[in-house]
Amino acid sequence: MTEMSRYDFRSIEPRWRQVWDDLNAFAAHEDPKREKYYVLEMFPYPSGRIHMGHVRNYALGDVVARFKAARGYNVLHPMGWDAFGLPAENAAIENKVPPADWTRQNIAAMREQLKGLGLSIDWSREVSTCEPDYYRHEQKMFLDFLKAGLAYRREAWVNWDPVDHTVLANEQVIDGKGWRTGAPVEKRQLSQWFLKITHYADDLLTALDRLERWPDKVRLMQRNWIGKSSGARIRFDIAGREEGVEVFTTRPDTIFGMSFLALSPNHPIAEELAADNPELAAFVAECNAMGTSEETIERAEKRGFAAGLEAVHPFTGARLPVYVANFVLMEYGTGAVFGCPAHDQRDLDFARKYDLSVVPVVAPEGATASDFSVANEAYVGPGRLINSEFLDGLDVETGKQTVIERLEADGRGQGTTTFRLRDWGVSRQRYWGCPIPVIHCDSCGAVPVPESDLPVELPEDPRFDKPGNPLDHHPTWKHVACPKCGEPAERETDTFDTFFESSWYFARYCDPRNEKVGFSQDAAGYWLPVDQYIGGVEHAVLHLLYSRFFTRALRDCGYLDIDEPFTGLFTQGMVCHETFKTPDGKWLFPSEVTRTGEGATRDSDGTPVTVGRSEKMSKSRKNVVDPVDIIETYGADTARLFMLSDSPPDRDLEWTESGVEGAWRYVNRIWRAVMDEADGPLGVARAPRPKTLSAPAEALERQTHKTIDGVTGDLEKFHFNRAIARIRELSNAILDLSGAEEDFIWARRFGWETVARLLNPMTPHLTEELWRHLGGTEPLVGHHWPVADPGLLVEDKVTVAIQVNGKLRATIDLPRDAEKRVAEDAALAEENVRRALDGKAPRKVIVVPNRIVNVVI
RNA sequence: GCGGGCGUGGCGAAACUGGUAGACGCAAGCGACUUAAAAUCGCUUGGGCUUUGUCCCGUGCCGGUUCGAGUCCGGCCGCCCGCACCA
Repeated sequence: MTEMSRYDFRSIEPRWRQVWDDLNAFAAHEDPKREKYYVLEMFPYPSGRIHMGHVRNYALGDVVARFKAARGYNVLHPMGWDAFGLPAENAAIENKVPPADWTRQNIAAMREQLKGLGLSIDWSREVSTCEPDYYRHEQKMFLDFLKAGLAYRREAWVNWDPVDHTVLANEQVIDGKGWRTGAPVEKRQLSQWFLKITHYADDLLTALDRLERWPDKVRLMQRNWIGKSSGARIRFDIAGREEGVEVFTTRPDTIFGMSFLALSPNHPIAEELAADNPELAAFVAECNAMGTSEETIERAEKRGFAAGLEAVHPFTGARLPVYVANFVLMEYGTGAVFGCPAHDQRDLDFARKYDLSVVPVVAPEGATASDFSVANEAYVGPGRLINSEFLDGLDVETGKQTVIERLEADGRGQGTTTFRLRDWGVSRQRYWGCPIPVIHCDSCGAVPVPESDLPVELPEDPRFDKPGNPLDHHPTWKHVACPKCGEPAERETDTFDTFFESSWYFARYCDPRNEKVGFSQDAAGYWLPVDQYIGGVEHAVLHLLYSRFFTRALRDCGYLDIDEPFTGLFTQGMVCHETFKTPDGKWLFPSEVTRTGEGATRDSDGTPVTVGRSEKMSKSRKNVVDPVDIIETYGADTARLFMLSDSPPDRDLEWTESGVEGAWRYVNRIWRAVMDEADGPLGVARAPRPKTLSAPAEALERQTHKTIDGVTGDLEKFHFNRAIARIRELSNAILDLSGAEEDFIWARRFGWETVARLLNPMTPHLTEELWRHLGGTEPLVGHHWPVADPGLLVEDKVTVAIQVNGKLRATIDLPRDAEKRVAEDAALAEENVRRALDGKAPRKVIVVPNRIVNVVI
């Protein structure tokens, strides 16, 4: 093939991007007369290079954006940068580049790479969260949250890396050690800022039911995360002490099975006792040193320390031992539990270890108080209460109610609801984040920075040569006068969690250049909420929950009048690739390896390579393919087409070289088909449809209309792979209709025009060029979506399957909507049916119009 | 442990509310073109058969409902994901 006959993406793709730019084709404008559609993909962290996950994410979003625009919506499709975060500080330490410079360079590089994909993005709305013109507004929001009582400061436990002098997130603690330093992580109490997400816990939970266009999976994950559970708070007296202990339980009905009371090592009473009991203090310290990683928790056995106190049972008056136990969390409930070993596995393990009594108080169906006992497996199922005085004979639910009523009457407790969800700690001891706009004064306390002094900007000359927070040891930055009393004071040196920026960026896009406020009511009122949000499931809980919370908080502070930020959510699958290893276990990049049928060899020396299973592309396994290389080899449209072709977007996608080549072949096949005729019959000015079409031409016309109908439905439902399969089917049909007859030419032309328009959201450059060669005078980007003629969607003949006892025996063509009799007679006349009947009458004949006739013998 | 999802050719997958299983593509094979290769085009491709028949078997396994089950129900097996000492 000559170069001329290939789709020359190197010149065609940039040319069309220029045309779209010149037309300002993707600039969004508020227009109350038009229906808006806000498409948003999760914005990227500017690492410096795009990866395949980005390509998939933005290709998916671009299909939606271009499709909706073609259908006449006023589309907003913006892009920006989630630009704060730890990697910039790491780069600063390693390469001595200031985080701001590193980040801005990365943004510039990634912007160019993204632009190379030909996305229909309104770049005039680009935002970067690390710039003061962005974060000044969130500082203002924080001050408003403070005023509204939605932000507060308290002491909280954190993972502390003693070498780096920094707080670590849970995922940065590996095996109880800091991920970077390897030093054992300590639990420490630090004063930190919190946002009161728990204020909305119930609303965040119940509103999930209304998010109908969210995946059930994500809603369920959020539901579990919020973790509402109802039960009771019970106050226990402690013998010989003024102060009692309050306990939370979901099983108040099991109160008569209680054999001990357990306190968290961080419970105030435990700490008080530890103060003059060195052994207990050592035990508490040990629990705190244990770290918070999941693995350590899982391995830790249940251990307790007898506190030397006795709790008084609220109904029997029995004295029960009090332990400090390592499995009781201070952060949940009240930090204290009553132990009922027979009906809770942890309590049972604990009771067996410390030889405490195990009294069953719930007997399953069919068992009685005398014959039911618990060995080493706690019974947590339903049943009747036993050994429980006034509860005996009740079922579990009634028992709970009865106990709660009695507790309330006695003033010893009450029914209550507890959430697993905790307030959002937003303080981070880092430089590269948004400064928290607060000043600490010895006499006035924590004083908000006056609004007129916003933004509080980061110093531009941080030093990373010492461990700890550069803001804290910056020579001048933190030293300011107290806004209240004017005495010397210090700035808050913590910065916000980077989830803070991503919790409202979707609103900033509505009005990105507004200097006075984060966004105007008008702009937000028009564009919000986001109609379709697209991103990875890894953000199913945190980012999405924080954004839902932020939207409510902003609403209550008068910024917005919506409750939910995202009405539609789509979570895409990951991009995977085979993994390659040398015999001695070193990972290899796919680009270093050649596949040879069964196995693979290393390019450098021809040695064999072990081919591993396909896994999510990751740098550590080196199973990555650089999108930039793919775009340079095949062009953006081929990369996009492959991304969308084979796998449904919500499933994982296996990246294969041969798959990309398949997409490339298809691009060239339709390119050649159109170009071969573009100078001749297809390129002439649009010829009208001939009055009558021969059967093959009419069949193609019908198929074209059916394809329009099918693809439109598929794109609405995110079935992009099926949409492409349909378009390929149509392409194959057009290629099969060769011939110079006038009606054939018309049908082909109509077919290719339709292919160009339907495929435009997936491969925008190619289809623009095809459209132009087919005589289109206006770019496709401004065109309307094709509409199928309903009259041509139904065939007048249908193929009906003929079954005998449910097995296919023949297919026959019948007129559409033929009478049941006609279908039945035709079926019975079939040779295979007659043979099966062998002269006998059928027992039954089932006719499903236009589908099947089943003859039952 | 708790919760959720998924099992269809050699591979990625289609199959609307129960109605012709395997569309579309990848890989493979054969053929055409070519000095040759690449590219392109055409054909074949779930398994089985001493019966090439619109024959038998076939959607993880076993059973059920139905005229009819990939699809619905019950029970297993396997894989994946989320949460996890949450009282």
